[in-house]
Amino acid sequence: MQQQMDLLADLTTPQREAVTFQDGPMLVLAGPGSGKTRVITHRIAYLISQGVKPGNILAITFTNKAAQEMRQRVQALSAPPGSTICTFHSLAARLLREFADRAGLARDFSIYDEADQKSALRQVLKLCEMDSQNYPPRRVLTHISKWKNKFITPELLNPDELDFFDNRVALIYKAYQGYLHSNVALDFDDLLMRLALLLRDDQEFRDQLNSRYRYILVDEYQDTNSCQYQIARGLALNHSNLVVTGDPDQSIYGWRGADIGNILAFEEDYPQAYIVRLEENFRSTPEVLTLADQIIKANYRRKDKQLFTVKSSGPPCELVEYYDEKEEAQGMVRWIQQCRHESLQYRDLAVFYRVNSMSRALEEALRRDRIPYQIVRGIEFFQRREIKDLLAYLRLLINPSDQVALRRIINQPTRGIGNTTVNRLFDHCQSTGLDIQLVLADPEQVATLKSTAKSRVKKFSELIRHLQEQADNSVSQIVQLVYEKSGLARFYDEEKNEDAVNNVNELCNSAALYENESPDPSLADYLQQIALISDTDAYDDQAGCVNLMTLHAAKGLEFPAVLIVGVEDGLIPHSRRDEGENDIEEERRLLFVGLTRAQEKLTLSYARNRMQQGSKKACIPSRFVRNIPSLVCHTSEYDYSFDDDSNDFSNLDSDDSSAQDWESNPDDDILSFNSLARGQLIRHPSLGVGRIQKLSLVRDNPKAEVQFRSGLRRTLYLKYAHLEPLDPRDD
DNA sequence: GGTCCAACATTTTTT
DNA sequence: ATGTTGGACC
Repeated sequence: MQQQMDLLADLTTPQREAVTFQDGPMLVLAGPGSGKTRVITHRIAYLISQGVKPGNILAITFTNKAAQEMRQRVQALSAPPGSTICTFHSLAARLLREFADRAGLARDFSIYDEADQKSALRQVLKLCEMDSQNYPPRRVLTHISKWKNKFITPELLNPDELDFFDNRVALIYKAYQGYLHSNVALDFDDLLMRLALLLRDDQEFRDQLNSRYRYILVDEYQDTNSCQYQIARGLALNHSNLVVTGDPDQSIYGWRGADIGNILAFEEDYPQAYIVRLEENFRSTPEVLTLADQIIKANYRRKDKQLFTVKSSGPPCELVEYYDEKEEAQGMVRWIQQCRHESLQYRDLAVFYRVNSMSRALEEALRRDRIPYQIVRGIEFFQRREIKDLLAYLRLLINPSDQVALRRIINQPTRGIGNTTVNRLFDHCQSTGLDIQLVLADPEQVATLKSTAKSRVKKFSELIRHLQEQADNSVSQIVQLVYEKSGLARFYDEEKNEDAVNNVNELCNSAALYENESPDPSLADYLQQIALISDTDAYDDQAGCVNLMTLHAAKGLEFPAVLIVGVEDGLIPHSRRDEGENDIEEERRLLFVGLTRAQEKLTLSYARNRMQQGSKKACIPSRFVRNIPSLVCHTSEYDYSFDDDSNDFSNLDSDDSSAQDWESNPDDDILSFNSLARGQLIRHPSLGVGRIQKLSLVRDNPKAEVQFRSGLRRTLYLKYAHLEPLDPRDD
């Protein structure tokens, strides 16, 4: 009883309603910073205190990080353990493994990430005799993914309703599924789709799960796709004890099939649903909230809500203009230093950007000033060549049919088994119907192979068999053994590839860590966990450093001070998404998510010029932040033209040389230079009239940055561009 | 069969 | 600007 009092002690009325709501469907509309996680964790603890068995509770989150945090917070409420708190994908992987026979799967299926999918698709295209020029793997995979996310299996596609290209992709889709099946592999989308299918078609399975999970909570419901929607529905079909929480304004995954309609239509799906609105914000200052509200209210597809905060006033939100991305990065450094003067710690600070590639310029500036930072980009490590190779060996031990893994490592390190040999091996499998492992073990039967190739293949097969015999060892021991016996260790050693060696060591550490933390460690489970790691999982709130991440990765986090860089048209909204109004609204929500991460201080910035794919582009501030009354806008007060690394000529006297001198001595750098100074009005033969913003030397070549009347801004080398100085009086 | 170089795509976001 | 892929050459 005492415990129950504590559980409800400092909750607001709507929070308490959500926590104590007993049976049936409920929708919790939770604005940013409204204590949503708190409600979920307290609800789990509350249900248990009411006699619900922990094992009957299932909470589904979107990221492993969120699941982990939720688990810790439930534990902190001294609730007994045993409830299931995981992501959709890990739930699916777990259940499909547990009920593999019902699902028509082998227990030890591989999970294919994007790279694996791509490699699989390339093979499929070859089998279908289609070329990757007309059917770019990436594009095809996106297409297939969209179908899968909509819960559309290949059989469901009607050729008559598809255009030519879609019909071809549908064929590839079918072949790709067949290929994955023969590889005993599922991709990310398959995990969800297969679970959704099983729930739909296998009543016994569904009933069993319905009684196992009696209370279901789905977080971030606004980001669910059709499969996830069907899973949630199917899991609660018999009891309808389904609580979903989310915020339509934070739906940012439409591009990967999430349907904001799922949350908007929850009340229609469950007419008896109880609805709770959490509108009180405990995170941000009124300044931050006002700005976020002014921006998001331009959206049409939303549920209007009245956000309010109890927090006291803070500094105004600012929008700062910079010349280019480099200066924006320097501006970031000064922003960080200023925050520190305001007695904030590094770990209190976060910098968000729209695309990963923008982190480069920021990183350089941070390194130069020795500011500690972490980039929230978790999968990067697991995509490194050496890590993927080692993992492919491990995968092959668990799932010998995994052709993608086999192709990856059969000649890594090089053992004289080239592409031709591999293709001949698989051709032989195809024509005889034999399993690849059998053929590898007995290459003599492959008539097309030369004897050298045969003996090499045989040797490789023996290596794999030898490694398979080590399966009794602990996970970390297996990792170590495979690393050494595969020849990778010697290979990197001889190559003096220190990075690779260090990274492999780190993988060994991760395996050891897994071993210690997992209640029931196994290699298969370890591989599954790794396969489902995401970027956002990398955020370490204990690290004492500035946090850099994409706007997407920022969801669910909060920081005392937030800087969002690159708030420009073309980035937010991104240029690839400014067709449909739905896309624009999602981009606006993405900015909204970023804004509402800030607790105290919120700064936005944009650059007038940005280097993209090797060329410089002129930029304008994002349409989302134009004419926003509560946003204080200013150009960076710092005059950059005086502290560039390159030489600066802006202080040279421009009066002792005339236009005639420039024209008569076009080859004389100094003289011609003197006629052109910063602020000088000029005419370019084709670009028209403009003003020089900055002069500098690049490897002894004088360079001018010119702002033209047309709005165009260009960097011009005086050597090539004939700039004619104009008298201001002609202006 | 392996290695090296050139052309090509690629960068929007991610489980 | 960078990483990947495919082709030419060894």
